[in-house]
Amino acid sequence: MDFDPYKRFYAIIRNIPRGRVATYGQIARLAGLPGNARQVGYALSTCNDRLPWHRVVNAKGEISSRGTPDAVDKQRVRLEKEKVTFGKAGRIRLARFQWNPKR
DNA sequence: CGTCTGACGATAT
DNA sequence: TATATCGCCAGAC
Repeated sequence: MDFDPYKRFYAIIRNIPRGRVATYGQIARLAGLPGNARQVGYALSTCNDRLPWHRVVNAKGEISSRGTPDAVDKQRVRLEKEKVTFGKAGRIRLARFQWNPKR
């Protein structure tokens, strides 16, 4: 089994602290797979109710839609509950809320 | 093996 | 900041 990239993604996502968000590209990079940002989102869509998927957003600090706007709204509410504020355009200020894995 | 699709990213304008 | 275009990789057909 070696290294299952997907599993690696999940582990990283689980490490995202409360009140912080991470981008798909960032996760892919941390997993050692730069450029696989799409795969990260793909892995999440597979079915992972156990991970804080709501803390994963795209590089613009926006919640990526997956054809179910309802879930997007839910994610937003959940993030706001963790003190993550959204801008007027519905975007998060990554400069302030992006998770810094280094610590 | 070629083609299309997708919870993305970076760059150019 | 918004839109357009290209690049990226894996999976489905």
